[in-house]
Amino acid sequence: MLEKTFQPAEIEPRIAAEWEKAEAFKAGRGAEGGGKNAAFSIVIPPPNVTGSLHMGHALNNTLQDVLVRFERMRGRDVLWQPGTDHAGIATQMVVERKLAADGEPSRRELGREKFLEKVWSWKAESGDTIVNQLKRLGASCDWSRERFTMDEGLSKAVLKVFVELYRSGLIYKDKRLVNWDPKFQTAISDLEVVQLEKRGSVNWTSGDPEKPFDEAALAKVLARDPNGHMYHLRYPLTKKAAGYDKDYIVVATTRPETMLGDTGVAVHPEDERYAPLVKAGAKVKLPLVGREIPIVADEYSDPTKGTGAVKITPAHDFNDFEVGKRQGLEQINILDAFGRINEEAPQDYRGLDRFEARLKVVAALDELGLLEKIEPTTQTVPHGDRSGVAIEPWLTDQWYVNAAELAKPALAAVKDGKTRFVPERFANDYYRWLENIQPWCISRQLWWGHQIPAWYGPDGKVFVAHDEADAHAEAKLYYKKDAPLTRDEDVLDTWFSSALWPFSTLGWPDSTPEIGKYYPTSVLITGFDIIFFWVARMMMMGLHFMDDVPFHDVYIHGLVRDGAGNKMSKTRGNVIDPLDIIDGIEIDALIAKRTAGLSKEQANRVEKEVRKDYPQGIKSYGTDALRFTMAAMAAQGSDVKLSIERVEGYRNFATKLWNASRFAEMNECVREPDFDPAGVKQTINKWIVGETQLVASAITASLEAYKFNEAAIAAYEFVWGEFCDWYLELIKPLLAGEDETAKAETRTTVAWVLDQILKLLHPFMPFITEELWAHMVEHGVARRSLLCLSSWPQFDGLYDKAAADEINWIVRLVSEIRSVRTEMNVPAGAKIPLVIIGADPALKDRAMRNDDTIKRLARLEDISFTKTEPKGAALIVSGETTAALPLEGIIDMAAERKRLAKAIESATSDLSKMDAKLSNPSFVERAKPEAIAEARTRKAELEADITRLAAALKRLGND
RNA sequence: GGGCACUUAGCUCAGCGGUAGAGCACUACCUUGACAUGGUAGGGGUCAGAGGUUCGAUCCCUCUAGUGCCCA
Repeated sequence: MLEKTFQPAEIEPRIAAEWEKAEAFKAGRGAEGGGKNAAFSIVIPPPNVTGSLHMGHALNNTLQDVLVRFERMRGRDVLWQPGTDHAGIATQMVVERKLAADGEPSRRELGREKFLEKVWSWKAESGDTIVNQLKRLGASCDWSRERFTMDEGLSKAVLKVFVELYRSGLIYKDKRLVNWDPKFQTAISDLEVVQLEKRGSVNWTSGDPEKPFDEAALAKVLARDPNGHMYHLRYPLTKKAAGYDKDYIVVATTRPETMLGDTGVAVHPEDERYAPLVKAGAKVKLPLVGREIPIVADEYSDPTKGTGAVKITPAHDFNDFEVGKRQGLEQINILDAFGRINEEAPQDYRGLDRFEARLKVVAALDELGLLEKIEPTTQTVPHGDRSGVAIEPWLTDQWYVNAAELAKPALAAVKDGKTRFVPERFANDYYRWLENIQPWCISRQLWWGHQIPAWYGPDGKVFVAHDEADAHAEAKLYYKKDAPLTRDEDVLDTWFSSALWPFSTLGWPDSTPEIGKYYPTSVLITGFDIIFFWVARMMMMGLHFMDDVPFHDVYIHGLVRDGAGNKMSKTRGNVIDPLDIIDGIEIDALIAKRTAGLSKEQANRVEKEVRKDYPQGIKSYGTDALRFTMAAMAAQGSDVKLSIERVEGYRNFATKLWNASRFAEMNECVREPDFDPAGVKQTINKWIVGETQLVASAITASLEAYKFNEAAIAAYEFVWGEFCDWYLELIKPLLAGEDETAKAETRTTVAWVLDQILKLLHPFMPFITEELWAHMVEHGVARRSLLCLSSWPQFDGLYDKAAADEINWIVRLVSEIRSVRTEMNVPAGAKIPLVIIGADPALKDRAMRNDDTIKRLARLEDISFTKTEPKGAALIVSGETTAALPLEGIIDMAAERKRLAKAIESATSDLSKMDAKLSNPSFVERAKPEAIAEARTRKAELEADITRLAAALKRLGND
């Protein structure tokens, strides 16, 4: 016998172990039973190997698992391909930090080879954290096929792709400005840069003797945030120009230290203020540096902004770089890899951090009387998304992918409908990005990653090859003799290998049966934040190397936010760990977790909020409740605002299902292998098998359309609102009755419906359903198969209109009686008589057939029939049925009068709406015939109701 | 500045050209032999505002206000 409440913590590990033992999720398992076995495949968005499960993963993987379990049960040949990515920067950072914490030698002290050994051993130790967490979520991936982007096979794919793209000219090396991260000393791609808005507070103008420049004050502000100010600098002309009255030109900049690398000043060609300077070929003498630099006319400078003159630093600004190229200006790099001023700058500044130099340059210019003004400005400053520091545009040699070329087929594939975005609007973001795509910088100055397969000869000649031997062979051909080669130190962007994921995980470049079977994959499920990072790049690589799209559909889901709609963030302290919902967590542990690594003030604030929101900590709700919540709230295109209350509601749903099963078990409801739902005789059983058919097809249709919430809610309403609330209640008299045939049929029907329910809920709540599936045999023959490998419900011909009409009649009548009882303040326990008025033989039959049921559910003493309404009775109008509760002496006449009046009022109001509609000639002429018929029916119903109610009210009034 | 969404019950959200829905919260009653993590009944909404299309608009269109996201 089942326990009274279910304990997720007790069943989940056991069920997970059973699945694993049975190898239930191996590719193709669901297809074994026969059927047409069309393949269904999904590749998991590989989580970072450094990662741990967060709510985004919980949502993302729940949705994938719902589809995968659904299709597996439908008998398709399913592969859910799991794995992790190596996360270059993140992993290197984690391991370096660990070395430091353990007092071990640093990365540089160890050297490349030793360090990489450390990373691999870290990976062996901690790399499967996230994988184990995904298993706890119930993710039914084929774990035997788990891949890692640094695996041998995937590395082979990376090599081949790099070499081939290089040979076809789609990968090349170039000296350009890159986004340089001074913290990690590596280049990063445009996508890894986040723009942060900054605004300073210093407002100062020169020339006021009362307010001299205050270096200490500025230092203080800049120490808080070095950005957010516009500095106006005077650059002295080398000589006066005719028609220009000053001997200097003012430029404005937000990064004054870059002036050390200025090689020009640009003004707009149409700007009359500066026309004389341009005409005279004027130059300025760069302060602090002493270099003479030209004033050039270039459309880049905007006459309406600032002074209309801009300093040009081609080696440190993307726009200036272009201007410099157009105007033939020198590129002078004044920064080193750490963002410090290098030896190109005057002695005084060398070795200073860029922001220290900023202050010093400003102070020195003031000293020279060349600082005109500092004002606050709203500035968007690029930051490294991993490091959090301001990035510097820096001139270096890097490897690039010609993304614009690869983007063409990727764009066409979506435009032609070969790949479809769901919801569709995300295709627009995809188009916009690909249409304006820049070269993709793929080299990273890291050690952890796929080392670039490029070797350099003594003269710097590049040889790109699959391995060192090939490179040597090529070099020999080129130099006509053996030559020493050195390999490129850099590694590839992690996303480069992720872009190959849909085919590299299937064994490419080898040809494997899996590639033929599972590529293209059926659907990719991911968040909108990586459409560019990942989806677009997989499209490019897939189309180029496989000559086909990597997936037919791309389902984009929203973000998981907290209950109030805020983004979950560490500093906000509102992060909910999915495992804490599954396992529960004590308040103190929760606080410790949420305040870890925060400043004192932040920690105090967070602690207060956590104590307010979760005074008792978080209870354990189990995986199924979490998953069901995710699915039920994942409406297409909208974010999931996760509140514990909602999870609790769905945990209660799981308990409800558990107890319904318990009821079935107690009543010895045992499945019959030969049971034919189309053959049931009892009306109530006919009704429930019909409803089962309806809900099964509704859920199927919703899942096919990626409407996870609709599917989940349909299942919920059927199980709770129909099966538990009505069916199980309606059959109780049968189960307790004497009719053994009816009883046996009903028991079998219960078992059958419950089986269907377990199947329909399985994709959403895999653990509890699998547990109950195994358990529901206490009185019968043991199951031979797992629920996850059973067949998905699909029925036809089970819906019986007459049965539905009859049961709906009972439901309405019982509800109406209950409602009147409450309003008449009839004690809940009291049994009262019911009188059905003016029943025709058919109605009388119907009532007699369901006599026990109605009496039980409505707590009636007996049911009788009369032609006219008894005196002192409360009237019930339910469809065409009129009935009365003769409660003389019990009912409150005033209350009954009020109730009737209210009912009449409501019906009259509805009736007048119908009348207005039907008396409108345009409506009758133009509306759809169904709409007209419906309105007429409704009108007739309302009129009948009002007549009966009014008569009842009149009779009461006479008493 | 450009683009895309959103605004429906106290809260969080579904929905839809023809009778406004759910969960939670709220009120009253009920420990009846599946379930108090429950049952029964109930209260609560000019569907952001203004126009337009339509026989009919919460739904389609336009504008306004507010909010969010992406890009520059």
